[in-house]
Amino acid sequence: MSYKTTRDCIVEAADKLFYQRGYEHTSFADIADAVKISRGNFYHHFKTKDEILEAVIALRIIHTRKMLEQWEAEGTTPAERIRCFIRILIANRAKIMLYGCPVGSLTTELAKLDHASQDQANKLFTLFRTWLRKQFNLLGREDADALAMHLLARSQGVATLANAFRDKAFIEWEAMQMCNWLDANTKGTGALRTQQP
Amino acid sequence: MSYKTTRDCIVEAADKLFYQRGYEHTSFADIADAVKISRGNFYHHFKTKDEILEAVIALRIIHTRKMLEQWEAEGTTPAERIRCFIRILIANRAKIMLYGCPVGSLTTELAKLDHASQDQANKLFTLFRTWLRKQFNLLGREDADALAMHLLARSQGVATLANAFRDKAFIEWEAMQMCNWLDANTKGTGALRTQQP
DNA sequence: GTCTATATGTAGATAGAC
DNA sequence: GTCTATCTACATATAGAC
Repeated sequence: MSYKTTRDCIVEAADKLFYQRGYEHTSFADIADAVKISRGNFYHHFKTKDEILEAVIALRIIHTRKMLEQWEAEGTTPAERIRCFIRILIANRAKIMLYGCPVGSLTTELAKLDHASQDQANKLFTLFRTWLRKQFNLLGREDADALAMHLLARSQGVATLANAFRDKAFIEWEAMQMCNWLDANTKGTGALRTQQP
Repeated sequence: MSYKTTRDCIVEAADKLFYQRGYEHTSFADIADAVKISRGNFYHHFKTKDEILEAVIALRIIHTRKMLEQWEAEGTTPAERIRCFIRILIANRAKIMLYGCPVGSLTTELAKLDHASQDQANKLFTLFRTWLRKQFNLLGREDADALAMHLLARSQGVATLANAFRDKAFIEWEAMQMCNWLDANTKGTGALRTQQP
């Protein structure tokens, strides 16, 4: 049971295509072909393209929440949990090289379109930001939000450059440096603890 | 003398609009309106939209080269020159918050479109990378290319997040941290010199 | 070189049969 | 719920007058 509905199939296909080709560059025909339904049938499930985008973002939010909960359960220490975040760069390196970061590339595109769903898409960033801040707080850092933003920014930059240069070794190297930075900011002595990001 | 030709006006207007709205989201009508010429006149100067993109990238390459030459002349030390690079985040913060980084957002978009001009656009990144590597080399760093890529990535990440969150203070804070990182990697003792990015 | 008018394709969206 | 047929709007691109 729990068969996927046509609507679910549409959202999943749109999710994938929006990531690979971008929101605007993906047409209804592209999604319809992927799901193997007619274009007309589409409008039984979604009245506008914006509605599909909303559904895709909602799905991504659900997936992200689940992933963060899983990291919460897996990691025995806050530092170990933060390393889960860093490791997604490695785990997803093949896709990142081809399509960049799904969150960063979507928010960048929607900002240029001045799209109504910008704020919703930014929630994806906020989910990571809040989760990372929580971990740094548990580590006793009062600058937890700045550290969370710093780590988010570094992962975004790595994704952007890895995508442009198609450089796998660069992702791996930078992920290692992020782990080193994390160690210096969590396990160090007083001198190291005050080290700036 | 040296009046701007219509062609120059088209390229300048396209440059601005591609940055603000993205390449695909900018129509010929948009550019024609900005230049105040008819759509038909367009095709006297450019046969296809791709040709306009090529011209825009070529223009950006020229501007970037000039900027790097200027930094080369202004900065008395390699570290001071690298700080010129970091400072563009501050100088352009208003535009970055609205539209992100012109280089990063273009390469990201072209990657998704799988556009023929991807490689040309990536040259913009390479210009900065090569220039930064040269400065780190002058500082005696054997990992000059890794440091150049690291700094590029950080500035890209800052632009992406500042754009999403419209956060001016974040840009300023991260730029300061990048300067601190630079100091630690250039002026330090042996121990600090070996500090990882 | 610049214009108007138009060709051609494709996007998002609708109507109505089954 | 799914289909085919169709509409409207707008995109790139062309033709030809001035």
